[in-house]
Amino acid sequence: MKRPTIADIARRAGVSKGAVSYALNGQPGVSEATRKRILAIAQEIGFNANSAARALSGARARAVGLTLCRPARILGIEPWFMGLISGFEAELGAQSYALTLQVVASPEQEVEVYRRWWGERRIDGVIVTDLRENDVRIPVLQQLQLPAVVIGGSGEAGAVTQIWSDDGGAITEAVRYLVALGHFRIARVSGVPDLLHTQVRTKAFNQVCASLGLTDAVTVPADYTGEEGSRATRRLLIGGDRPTAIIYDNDVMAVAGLAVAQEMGLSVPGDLSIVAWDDSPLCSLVHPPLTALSRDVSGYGAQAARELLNAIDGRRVGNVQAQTAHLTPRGSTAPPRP
Amino acid sequence: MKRPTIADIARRAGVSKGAVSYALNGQPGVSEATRKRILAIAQEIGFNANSAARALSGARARAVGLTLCRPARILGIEPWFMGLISGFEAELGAQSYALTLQVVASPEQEVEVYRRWWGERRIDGVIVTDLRENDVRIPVLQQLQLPAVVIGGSGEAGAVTQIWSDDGGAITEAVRYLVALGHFRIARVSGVPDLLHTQVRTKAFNQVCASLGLTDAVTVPADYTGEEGSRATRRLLIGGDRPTAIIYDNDVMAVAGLAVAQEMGLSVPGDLSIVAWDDSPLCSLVHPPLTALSRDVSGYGAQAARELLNAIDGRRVGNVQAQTAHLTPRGSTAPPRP
DNA sequence: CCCCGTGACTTAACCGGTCAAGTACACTCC
DNA sequence: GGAGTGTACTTGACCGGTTAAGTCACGGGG
Repeated sequence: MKRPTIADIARRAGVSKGAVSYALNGQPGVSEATRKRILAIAQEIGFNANSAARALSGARARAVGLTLCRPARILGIEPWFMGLISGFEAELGAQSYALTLQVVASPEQEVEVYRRWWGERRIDGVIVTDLRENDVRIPVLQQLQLPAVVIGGSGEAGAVTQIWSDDGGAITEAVRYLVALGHFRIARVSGVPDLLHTQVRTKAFNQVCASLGLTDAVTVPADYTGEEGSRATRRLLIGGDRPTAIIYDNDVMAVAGLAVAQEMGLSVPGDLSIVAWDDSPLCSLVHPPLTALSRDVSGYGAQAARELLNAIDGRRVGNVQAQTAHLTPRGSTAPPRP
Repeated sequence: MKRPTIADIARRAGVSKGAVSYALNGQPGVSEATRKRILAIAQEIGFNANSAARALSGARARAVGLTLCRPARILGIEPWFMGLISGFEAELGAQSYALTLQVVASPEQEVEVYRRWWGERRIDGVIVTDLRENDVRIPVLQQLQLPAVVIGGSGEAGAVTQIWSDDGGAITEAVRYLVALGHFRIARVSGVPDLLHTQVRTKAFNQVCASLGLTDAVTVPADYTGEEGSRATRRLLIGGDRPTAIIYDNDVMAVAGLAVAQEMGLSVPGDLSIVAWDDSPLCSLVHPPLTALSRDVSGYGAQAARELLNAIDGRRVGNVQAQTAHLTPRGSTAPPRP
């Protein structure tokens, strides 16, 4: 089926291509009557502007890019990204921007993809997640002057727009809550230590534990996968002075930890309290349902997309703080057994 | 930063734009020496062909589209889609095709998105999931002559390329296995009944149960969410003659079912055996780990992407059967207690 | 009556590739 | 020596939009 172009509309309306372009874009230069006639014809023949032609003549590509840098096996089960993506979509769809996705294996590959996308004029901007210390992607974004918004990390991305939430505050709340319940041997299973938000959380965790006099607070690094979550949990629980509460950096590891505890015959929350991060439906799915640090992930995504569209339109906003995760107590936390 | 074009390369190499185009695309018409020189310059200045210009002059957009038609809250936790997506990517990335994503609310919206994408020449083809009976999308795909591959559903999509797996065979295997263990009150919690693969499974389930003389085999429809999975499970377990085994249409509902059983004080697998569909890491994460109908979801996705690229290149292949899901026994199934 | 301003268009260049058709030159062969 | 055949390019049209610049008719003011 031959797809209609503005030339087709022009012919049928008996005007020039230019007039059609003005009419469709709401620009002055055509009378109201002609505009209506042209719009009616466009509607009738199901016209959609060729995005390539539009992009070619200097306009936007009307697409933004997202790279995901986690192994496929983690992506599938990690609710975080899908939550983010559906948030992006809510915002982008409304402005009829498309979202282009690419799964990569390393930050270096991400840089390659950014360069390629930008060179191909395929996208107008990118959303950057999983910020690291001295992230290789930031200088490239600046060099390319590629509009971007960085999720997580406040101030670490130089001049690039950033959106972040106060993870330190959230973890502090979680620790205080556990201490209030009577716990004093609290451990933590963290995500990938290279990631900036992991470091923020670790620092805050150490700080609040120190300030509350919890001397044996320990963080075991893991990688967000269930397997590593199980391994870390096992390591913590077979020790002599085993913790009475564990905080996990995501819900997948928390669920895995719960399974390990059950497998070892420990009761949750009787023998072990569990706090998860990122309250996906997964947390309420298991038994007992997990106490979690909740936040509106898809709202976070929507906000990020909004900021990116701002950045693309040249309205720069330096640094946006999103809602802080708040504690949602459920059945997996209780005072420790005496 | 000004992005380099073939004109820039042409100037530096002292040849015409046309020669550069031939050189970059591996076409005859330039000498080997010139080609090398041009490629070196392209490499040096970091050239990437403008995809809009390329698409405009009749070539491919080098992008394929995927619409996801499930509520955001399900998408996040449903490992199936992310598995598929990472499979697509593995294949598309290798051919440097981009994947464009759109989350929609209804099949009608999906149709709209297809029309828009096609009109905008934004994509070369689409991947269609969640086939329904008399699916409204199929005639539109044919009308637009939009290359497509339909996942799930063999024969129901007319002339469109399809890829499917033998879900009936898989569920038959699961029922036979449970019967061999000694179960005869087997229930099933299904996915959305409108979806074609749900119907295939239901039919096969009823058939094998009838042939094995299981008279009270019942299917409770749900919608793939944890909440519905819990509700359906509760409904099944509070009845008088409660089943000793339940088969779930996805792993999220199976995990929810496990939690309900534990909450009701039933032991799994002692009092209740559980079989999940789509063996994501989630199944091995919980305690006990779930027996599942496994398949290589991301391999399935890769195969679908391959078929789509074939269809785009005009190499039509009618109907491809993917690997049948096979039973992976784990801790959630055992003979029923006498 | 003429000039000027304005609204409603048309014209044509341009974006950055692709590709059919044309050209220039070397080389072979009768 | 001239026709014929390649090879290695160049030229220029074209894809489908956008947009600056140009045209033309009409109306009002001096």
